[in-house]
Amino acid sequence: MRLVTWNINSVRLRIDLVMQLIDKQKPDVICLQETKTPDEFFPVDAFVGKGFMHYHFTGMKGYNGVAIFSKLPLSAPQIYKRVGKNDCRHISARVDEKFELHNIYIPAGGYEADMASEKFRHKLDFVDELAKWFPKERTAKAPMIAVGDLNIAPLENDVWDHKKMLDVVSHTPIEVEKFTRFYNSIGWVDAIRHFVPEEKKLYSWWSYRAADWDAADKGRRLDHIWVTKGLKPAIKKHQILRDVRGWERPSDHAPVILDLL
DNA sequence: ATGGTTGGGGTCCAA
Repeated sequence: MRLVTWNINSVRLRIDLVMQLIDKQKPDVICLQETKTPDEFFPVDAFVGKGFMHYHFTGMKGYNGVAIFSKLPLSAPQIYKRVGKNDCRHISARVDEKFELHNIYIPAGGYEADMASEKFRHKLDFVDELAKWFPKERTAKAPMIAVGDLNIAPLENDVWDHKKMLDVVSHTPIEVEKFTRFYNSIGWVDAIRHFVPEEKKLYSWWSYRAADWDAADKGRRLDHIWVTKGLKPAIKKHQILRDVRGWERPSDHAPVILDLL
């Protein structure tokens, strides 16, 4: 089974890129973030035309939005309100009655890593809520996979320059601390770092603002795939599709792929 | 130290 997560930064604008990705990578399940469209305008037919007969999404005007498209049956779809807001950042569904799949878009958190910033506090509160919400008892009951744009690069080599990034939102110590608490909440396994040693630089996002993103290579690993421990033996291969960042009118995020048995 | 880009919706906000 092949699972993809991708912050698409407008699914309507980039629907052709999604179709290209499907043709090239042949995923079974696709999770998108930042779809940026109300549900009535979501280009569902394009996905159905590629065999993704099962789907679950929630979107809103202009911002946010998360979607799951699957060739395998989905059940028990859920949409979660987070930190008191219905802002379309977290959904889940059971895939093929085998595991519970969570698609999460953590707030970016604004520019100022300062408790006086409402956006930064919202981000920290969001992560705190996730850490509390995934209770330990869930692990035994159901295998789970959590994917998405978590907007935090936790490790030193998840950013291009650890020291320079320490006060940049996405890599500040307070964010990493809360992120780690969420990660440890039910003993998640980082399915991407499982294949790539911590000593190695690894990114999934490159800013639009660089004159030459590829040459500058000032990336961050913001997009993650986590599995519960029981699924660890099932994970077989990962890919971060850096070349997709270089496609025509790209998203600033690269798709992240996990293959499982 | 600063500004650099993109998308959506609408004349600015979020990333």
